[in-house]
Amino acid sequence: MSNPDANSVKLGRLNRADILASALQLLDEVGLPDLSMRRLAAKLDMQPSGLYWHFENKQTLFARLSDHIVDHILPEEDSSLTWQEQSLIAACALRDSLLAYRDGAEIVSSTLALGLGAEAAFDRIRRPLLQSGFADDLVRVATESIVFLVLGQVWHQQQRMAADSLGVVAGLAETTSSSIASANNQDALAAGIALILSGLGQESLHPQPKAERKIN
Amino acid sequence: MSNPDANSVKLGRLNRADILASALQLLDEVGLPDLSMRRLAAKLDMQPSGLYWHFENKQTLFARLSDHIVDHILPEEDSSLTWQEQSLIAACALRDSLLAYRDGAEIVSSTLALGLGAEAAFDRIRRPLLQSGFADDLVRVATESIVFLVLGQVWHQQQRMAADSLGVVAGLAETTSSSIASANNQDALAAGIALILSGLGQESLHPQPKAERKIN
DNA sequence: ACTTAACTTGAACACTGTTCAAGATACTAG
DNA sequence: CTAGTATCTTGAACAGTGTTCAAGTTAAGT
Repeated sequence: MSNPDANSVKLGRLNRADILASALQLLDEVGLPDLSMRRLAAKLDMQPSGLYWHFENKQTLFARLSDHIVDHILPEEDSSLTWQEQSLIAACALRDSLLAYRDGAEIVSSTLALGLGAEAAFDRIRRPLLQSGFADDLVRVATESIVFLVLGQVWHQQQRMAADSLGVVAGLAETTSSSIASANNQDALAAGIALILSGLGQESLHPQPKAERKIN
Repeated sequence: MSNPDANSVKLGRLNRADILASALQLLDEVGLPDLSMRRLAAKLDMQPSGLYWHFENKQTLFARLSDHIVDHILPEEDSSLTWQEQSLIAACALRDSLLAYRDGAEIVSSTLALGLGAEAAFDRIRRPLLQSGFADDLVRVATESIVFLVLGQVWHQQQRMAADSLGVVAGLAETTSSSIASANNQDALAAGIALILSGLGQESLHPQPKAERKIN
């Protein structure tokens, strides 16, 4: 190897950013289940305990990883689009961010559940809905639905990728059941989000707090 | 303890069902991250390696757990309801099944991604949509969206429960951000599913040979 | 040159899933 | 009633995990 920085980096002292960069790289190389503190330390030519000076524990390290993943893609707003299009674009950007790193959905969801960052992505989806005058409760329901749909779908997709790469995928012949999260995931997810937004569009715009509109 | 079966069961030989029952019980007691083969074996008064006679590995044991969770609640069909209501009821039944056990969403999603069981729950949601004459692709999108929304939401909710019970939940004051998956999860999830179904209802349903639109 | 803060080290603790040869039990046939 | 066989169970071991801690090393500031 002419370049010693290929698989191991040693630049004297390390800082948080270096560790996070190596962690993101290692994540794509080995996947979340094999991303251990020992492996990460080995990649950085240091002792595992050294990581605990920079990060309190593995979960907070992952929280910072999650921030990097979500903040990676932030599309510019385009006010010439409809609120459906704006929200859909934001949701697809979130999906792309999750897909940009291996097991991104699991990392982000864990961080989200622990109450740390990753809420910036929500605002991008929520704002167009709020600005077009839907009631707050309705906007909350729609935004959460979109986010959880994205998380759930990408989570499934990435779990499946992990299973595929790791060996046997049971029931390859069962294309019927494995059509769930099949080739055209992108279109399917976008279509699902469009369904939610279409359903939201059928709701009344009046900011009445108790606009009880049941199922058809 | 007057009852020796309280925390440990020893009835001579064990069979798969006994192990699964104890595993489900232990799952509710300690949660998925602490559900180890050693703990399960200890609960059953046996050696960890004994479990590997009954199950190939931990993942296949979890797959059988997943089957038990999903098959637990199967609501009877009521053809007097609209297709929206039937599908919504099936989706809520799936949600209840996932919530009935600790970390149920994670177990079921893993099993689903690996291509094993848990597809019976899909049919209950899909069938009303198919029977009311929507195109196959549309039905697939809507069904997947509902299932992934349920999985994503319950996954988040249960992760949050785990974080709560395990110690510090960061940002308790941030009720704005923690309102995601807040007190009324049930209503919010049902409302989200209703949005999807409402959006589906706006789609055309013509191009089907058996497009008999009997129920409105 | 000396002090203080920033880092690193190596060893250890209590775990984890999984494997394997060897032993114990139960059932079934001769 | 004994022998054989399929069904289980055992205990030890392997390689790996997150995390802690006292002890060292290095860099920067006065």
